Amino acid sequence: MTKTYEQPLVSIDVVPVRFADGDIRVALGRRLFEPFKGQLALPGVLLLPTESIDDAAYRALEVKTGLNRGDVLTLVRIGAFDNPDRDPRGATISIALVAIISPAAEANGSIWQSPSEFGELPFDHFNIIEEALSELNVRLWRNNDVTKALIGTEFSTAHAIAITEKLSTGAVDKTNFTRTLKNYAGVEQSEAVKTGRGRPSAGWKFV
Amino acid sequence: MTKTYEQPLVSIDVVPVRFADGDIRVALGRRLFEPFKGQLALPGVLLLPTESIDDAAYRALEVKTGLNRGDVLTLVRIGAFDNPDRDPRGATISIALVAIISPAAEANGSIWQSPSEFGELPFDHFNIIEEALSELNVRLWRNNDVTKALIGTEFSTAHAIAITEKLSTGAVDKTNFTRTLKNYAGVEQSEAVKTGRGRPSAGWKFV
DNA sequence: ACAATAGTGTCTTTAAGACATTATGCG
DNA sequence: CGCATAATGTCTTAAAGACACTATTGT
Repeated sequence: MTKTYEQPLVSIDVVPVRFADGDIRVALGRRLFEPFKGQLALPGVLLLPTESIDDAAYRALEVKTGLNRGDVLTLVRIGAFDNPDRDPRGATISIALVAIISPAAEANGSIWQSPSEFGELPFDHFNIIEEALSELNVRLWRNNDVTKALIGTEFSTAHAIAITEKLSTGAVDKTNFTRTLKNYAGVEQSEAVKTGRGRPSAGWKFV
Repeated sequence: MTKTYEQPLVSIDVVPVRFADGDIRVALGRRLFEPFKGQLALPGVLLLPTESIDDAAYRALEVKTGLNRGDVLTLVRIGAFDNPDRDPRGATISIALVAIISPAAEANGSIWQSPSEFGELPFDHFNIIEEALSELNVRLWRNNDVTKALIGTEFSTAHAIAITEKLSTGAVDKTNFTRTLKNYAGVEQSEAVKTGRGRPSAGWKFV
C-alpha cells in the first residue's frame, strides 16, 4: 500500500564517512533544489514506495555524491530523526545511516570535509553527523565489520592509532597499542610498513 | 508537507516492557482490524502528519493497551525496520521503540507475556521484540535512566539480580553482586528488605 | 650521530570471576 | 535446630594505564 493516507515525508539521509589525509571526512553535496538550494548537505532522498531503506541510501549516495554500491564497505543504521523544525517544508522524518566508503572511491561533485571544517549545515544534519561519528566510535574495536571498513583489511599500527584518535574524544594510549592489537581477536600480525622516517610500523591484517 | 507524494506507510510500533511476577513481560494487544485481526501484536499506529515519533508511541500505547503517558518511565528508540515482507498490505516501514512501564500501571485489554509464552506474532514483531530486549540488556547497568526505569528507584539486591538474569543471556554472578552494586555510581545502600524466608536482601536507591 | 617514530619491559591499579565460609532470617 | 537465602573473605586472572627504556629507520 502506498500512501493516499497523509503522513510526514520520509527521507533517507546518509553520512558517507572515510579516513583520508589524516582525518575523518564526511562527503557533502551541494543541494540542487529548494530548500537550502546551493548549500552543502548530507546526501538524502525521499523514500520510494517499493524501495528498501538500504536501497534508498545507495540511491542517495549515487545521485548526490556519485558514489556507487561498490564504494560502500559497510552500511550502519543510526536512527530516526523527527525534530519538528528540521524541515521548513513541514513534517518530515529522516532515517539516517552511515556509509563507510572505500578510500579508493572517487566522489564526483561532492566535497569531503572533516568535522572541523563544517560550516552551517541545513536541517538537523549537524546532529545526524554527530550521532553517526559517535556510533562509529562505539563500534570501532568492538564490531569487526565496522573496524575493518574503517581501517582497512591490512593496516599499520600507526594507521590504526590515527583513526582511533580522530574518532574518539579522549586521548589514545599509543605505547600500549601494539599489545592491544595482539590481543584483538580477528587480526594477525604481518610484515612491517615503512611510513617515511622513523622505525617502521608493524603490519596487521584481518583474518 | 504531508504526502501527496507516494511513499511506504510509516508505522510506529512500541514494545511495552516491565518486570513482573519474576519475569520480563511485554504487553501485547489484540488487533481490532485486518490484517491479522484478532491476533496478539505489539501496539502500533500509523504516524500522523503533524505528530512526533514519541507522541505516536504514546498514542499507540493508549489506544492499543490503555497505558497512558504517566505509566511510561522511559522511551528508548530501537530502529527502523523495513523487511519488504513484513506487511501483507505492501510497503510499510516501522519505527520501533521500547517503553519501560511502571510496575504500578494497569494495562486494560492487553496481555502481559514473557518471551517464553509468545505464540506466532504478526509482521516482524518477534524480531522487533528480540532487538528491544537486546537493547535493554546492553543498557542495563550502563545507562542510568534505563536501569532506574527497569529495576525501580529503590530495590533490593535480589530484585536486581532477578531482572539482570532474565534480561541477560548468560549466567549472572550472584555472590559478587553486592560488591558490584557498591561500586556502581548513582546508587547508594539503604535499609535491608525482607523477602520472605532467608537472610534479608540489602536495599539500594538511586541518588 | 641525530632526529623521528615505534615497540617492549615492568609496575600499578582495577575489574571480573570463582568458591568456600559466614551471616541472618523463617518455621 | 535446620532450611533457605544473602553477603563476605580471599585468591586468581585479565585488562588498562603509566612511563622509562630500547629498537629501527631516514638524513
